[in-house]
Amino acid sequence: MTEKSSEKRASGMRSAERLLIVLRALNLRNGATVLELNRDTGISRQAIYRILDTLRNFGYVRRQEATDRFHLTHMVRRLSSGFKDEEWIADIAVPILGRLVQEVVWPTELSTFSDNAMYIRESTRGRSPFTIDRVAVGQRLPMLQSASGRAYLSYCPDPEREAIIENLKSSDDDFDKVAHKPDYIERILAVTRSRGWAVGDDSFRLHPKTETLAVPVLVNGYARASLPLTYIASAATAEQIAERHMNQLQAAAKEIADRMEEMQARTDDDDDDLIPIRAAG
Amino acid sequence: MTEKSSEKRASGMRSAERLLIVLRALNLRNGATVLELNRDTGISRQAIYRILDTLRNFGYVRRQEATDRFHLTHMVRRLSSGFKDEEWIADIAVPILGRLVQEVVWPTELSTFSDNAMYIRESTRGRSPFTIDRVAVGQRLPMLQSASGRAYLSYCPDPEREAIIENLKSSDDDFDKVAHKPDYIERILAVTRSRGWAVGDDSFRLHPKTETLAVPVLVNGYARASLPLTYIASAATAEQIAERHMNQLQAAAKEIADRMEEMQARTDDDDDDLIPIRAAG
DNA sequence: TGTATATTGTCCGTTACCCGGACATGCCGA
DNA sequence: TCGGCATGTCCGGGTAACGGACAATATACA
Repeated sequence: MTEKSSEKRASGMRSAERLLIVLRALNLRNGATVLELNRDTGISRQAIYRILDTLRNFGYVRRQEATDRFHLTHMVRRLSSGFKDEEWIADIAVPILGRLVQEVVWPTELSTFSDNAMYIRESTRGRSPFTIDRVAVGQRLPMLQSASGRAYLSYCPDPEREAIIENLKSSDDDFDKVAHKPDYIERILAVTRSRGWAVGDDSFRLHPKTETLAVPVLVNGYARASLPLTYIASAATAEQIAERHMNQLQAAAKEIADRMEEMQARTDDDDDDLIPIRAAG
Repeated sequence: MTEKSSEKRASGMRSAERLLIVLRALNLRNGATVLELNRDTGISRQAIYRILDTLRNFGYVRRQEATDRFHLTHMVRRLSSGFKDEEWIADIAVPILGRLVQEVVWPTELSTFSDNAMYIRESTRGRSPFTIDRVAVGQRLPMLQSASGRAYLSYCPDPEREAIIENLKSSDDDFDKVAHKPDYIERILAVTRSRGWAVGDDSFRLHPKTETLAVPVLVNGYARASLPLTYIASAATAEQIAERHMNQLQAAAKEIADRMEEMQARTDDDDDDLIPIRAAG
């Protein structure tokens, strides 16, 4: 009995864990008494006192004077304000990309638009055996040459695309100069839309031996991100890659999009997963 | 010397406190390594590992595979999602009401609109020597009879007022029946606006011996809450109360409004107050 | 008035948990 | 090859967190 047999002793700090449990419980029932928290979480009353004291010292919780109930304060926002919406989609994409790389051997990524370019937010390079170069997260990709940018532009809302093109016209980046050629842009959009996926231009390559194709992640019908796949050019043509893996790519994009729509739908009050509300028995 | 002289040894759980510090640091610099967090917070590397493990077990933090950096996940929202916007203003009002009750002996409150009525969110009854009845937080106040409701209606945006009146017409509450009398409403609005503050109607009294007057809290020019003052009717007339304390009431309302505008302005990234980022030396 | 129940709050001895020094490993540039 | 830097893990000692126990207050009911 030195260790619980089936209970894997997950590493973690006991008191800190219980603080998180209480904080979560307070979010589910804002305005609570010590006894209510005790019942909700299974944590002893004395411990609840200690925990609430700690939270109060940090200003995350206050005691409403008139009712003697404990409430969250606006300061709790600071515990999550660093999580930005644009990271949300990458966050959701992680497990889906993880499964995708097992089906499609080639490395895939998730890129989002920001600051007049696409940025790689997540990557499965490193889990793919066919990766030449390494860490690409944070990499900036031009809108009109990269597969990611083309997929995004082809399926984002019209006003957004027009605004982006307009911005690119005053960009210093050489890649963005083609924003002044409406014919060029129109052709890219037409080709991409007719195929349903985009290819990268030869003028932009992160690595000379690789090529990339990308599908958009359509949330509520419009692109919110791109899902690029990079392959070694000598191994196959874009058409061959598409024939073999496009279904899987599209399915992954759809799954990401579904999760996004789902997350947006609920106000985040209810829950279902990981986090325990009651302390372990 | 048994205690740090100026440093008041606030009660609190050490490890839990440090978890909060790390969580806050992660919000200020989303995507961090262990060493960076060590430098940001002054907490030992080994402790950072333990803390991140704990946060990971709860799903609040993930390790980005490609870069090996630690990131917040969308789950962190659950640590603050229980804090609703309408509580924000009450939250901010607490210290201001606290000072107000020291100047104005009469109890004051803060009420916000919700569900076709005003609700008392904060109260200084209990800190005022002149309070007859007790806990009023959570009390529902009718829109057209209470001073709070009248102050709010007189200064909220026109479309909102029209929508509220429309809703009241189909209300079951007897108090709301007067919503069908536009003359009555117009008179209330006119009188309130000309004075700058509202009085409660005799037909609605939480306590028979008291009367109430209220000023609106104008955020960006429109009412977002009301600040009612309740006094014992036999002690003074509304005009006398107003003459003595209206400046203070208005000042408090303005201070609350200023804080609100200020909070809305900044995206909440920067900070200035209570929460330590570095652990105590 | 007295008894019983429910809730809030605090004390304090014991122990399990957190702490950080120390060590091991891997990577990089000189 | 070596030194510098970053990451990751181990483990014994000190202490801070744990929860049983007790006290105080409020309300209900006989």
